[in-house]
Amino acid sequence: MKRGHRSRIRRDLRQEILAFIVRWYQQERTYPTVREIQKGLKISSPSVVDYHLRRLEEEGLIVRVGRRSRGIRLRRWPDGLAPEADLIPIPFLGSIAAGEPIPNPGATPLAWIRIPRLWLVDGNGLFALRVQGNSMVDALVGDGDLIIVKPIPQVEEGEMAVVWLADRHETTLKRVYREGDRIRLQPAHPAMTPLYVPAEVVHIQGKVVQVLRNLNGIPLPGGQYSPSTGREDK
Amino acid sequence: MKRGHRSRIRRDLRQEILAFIVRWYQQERTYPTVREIQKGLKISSPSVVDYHLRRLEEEGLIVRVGRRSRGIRLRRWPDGLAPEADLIPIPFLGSIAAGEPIPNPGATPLAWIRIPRLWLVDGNGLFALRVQGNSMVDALVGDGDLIIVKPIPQVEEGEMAVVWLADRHETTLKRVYREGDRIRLQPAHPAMTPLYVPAEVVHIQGKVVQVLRNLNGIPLPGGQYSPSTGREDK
DNA sequence: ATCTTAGCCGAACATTTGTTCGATGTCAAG
DNA sequence: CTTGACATCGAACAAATGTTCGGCTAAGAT
Repeated sequence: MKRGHRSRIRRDLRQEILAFIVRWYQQERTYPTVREIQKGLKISSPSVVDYHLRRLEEEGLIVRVGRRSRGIRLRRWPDGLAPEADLIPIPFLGSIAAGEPIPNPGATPLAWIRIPRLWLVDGNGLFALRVQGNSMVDALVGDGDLIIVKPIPQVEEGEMAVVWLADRHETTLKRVYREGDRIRLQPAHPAMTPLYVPAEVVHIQGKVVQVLRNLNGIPLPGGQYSPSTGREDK
Repeated sequence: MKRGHRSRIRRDLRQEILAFIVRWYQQERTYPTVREIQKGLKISSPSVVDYHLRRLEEEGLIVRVGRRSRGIRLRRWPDGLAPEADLIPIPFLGSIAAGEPIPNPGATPLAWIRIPRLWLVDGNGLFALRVQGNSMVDALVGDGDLIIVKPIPQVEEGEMAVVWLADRHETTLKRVYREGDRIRLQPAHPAMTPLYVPAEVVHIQGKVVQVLRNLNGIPLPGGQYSPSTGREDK
């Protein structure tokens, strides 16, 4: 490029540099160096890139990380492309079906499902369960749905909760109502009757905070590799 | 650490290095240098780190990228933590409600929602819509749900589709049945009657492939920054 | 007791990467 | 026509980063 070319394309080179950084990051999952940008955009000298990076920094579009290698950080990313805080691994503990206990949230998960962080108000301690059965269809939760459960000891009246019944040794998904010293576990299904149990056998394990359904089949949990087993991530 | 310390902790240092790289990447969204690993694990010399990295490479657990800075790549990542191919940006085009057209999928989206790539069989051309109304509750799709739509020109008999009615200038979400030269658009709601329309006014815009519901409120679409508008990512 | 090997270490070197500098050219403003 | 600002450029330098080297120690094998 000719020296000192002053026209509106000068601003385009800065846009090209920003776009290059985004493309590089999407492909390599790391930041480029000044010389990688230079070569990628066919610029003769790294000092040209450095010049424009300093202008971009003055414009508040990037941040430089001292003299560190690959130390260029974008302050703004195009939608859906930012590297930060993207997915939270939630342990998938299995299916919830009447008569079967689910493991404690601290148990070794069967798999992990990765939820975008932006979808979660509070990502701590969540776990995932597959719903078996149709007892909650009137709450728009169906057989095969994946539910994300927030472990809490109590729910609001009428909230949908994962409940452990100590006397029956079973877990169930129901709406919870207190009636005197009994608990009414209410299905959301026209043909099913509620279950009345003494309050002391009811252990709330958590409430449903999210429902995920893939109409083409069961949503794939994340890859199943864990460091202790050494199996490969897919 | 004492020189030549030979015991089972030698293998643990390699595991520590791998774990450090994962932690560093989760936090910084870039790979660490040899000296950053050295300092982070309180090792006296970068050559110790280099020694173990060479062992890890021989074991097939990492790959080195020539003599490049930050050139250590893990071949396996713990579940849910791999940097690659995580989120697909899907354009959020607005709400689907009777009487209101939705924009063409190519239109400028109102926002973007980021879906884990693993959840999508085919990520091409998908778009997201917010459901308004309860006409499809018996298909377990309710008011406020976010649906992911795959643009296709035809659906199977009885599939749930986003349909544009040219004569009424409205979009609707219904199950689609062919009856002679008419189309029956069937709500999934006990109190609603189907709509019969001439086949030629029916334009299938896509079918629902995923339903996402956040019981705490409306799922947040991804950040709203786009390069052309310059607004800040949140 | 001796030898071998793994692991650690500090120092130094090689290469990569970030940055500076002086020179040059172009264009708009005065 | 002159001046100043902007952009480019090659060369060189400074700092960061990857890698090598020789040495030391401890533990296992012989």
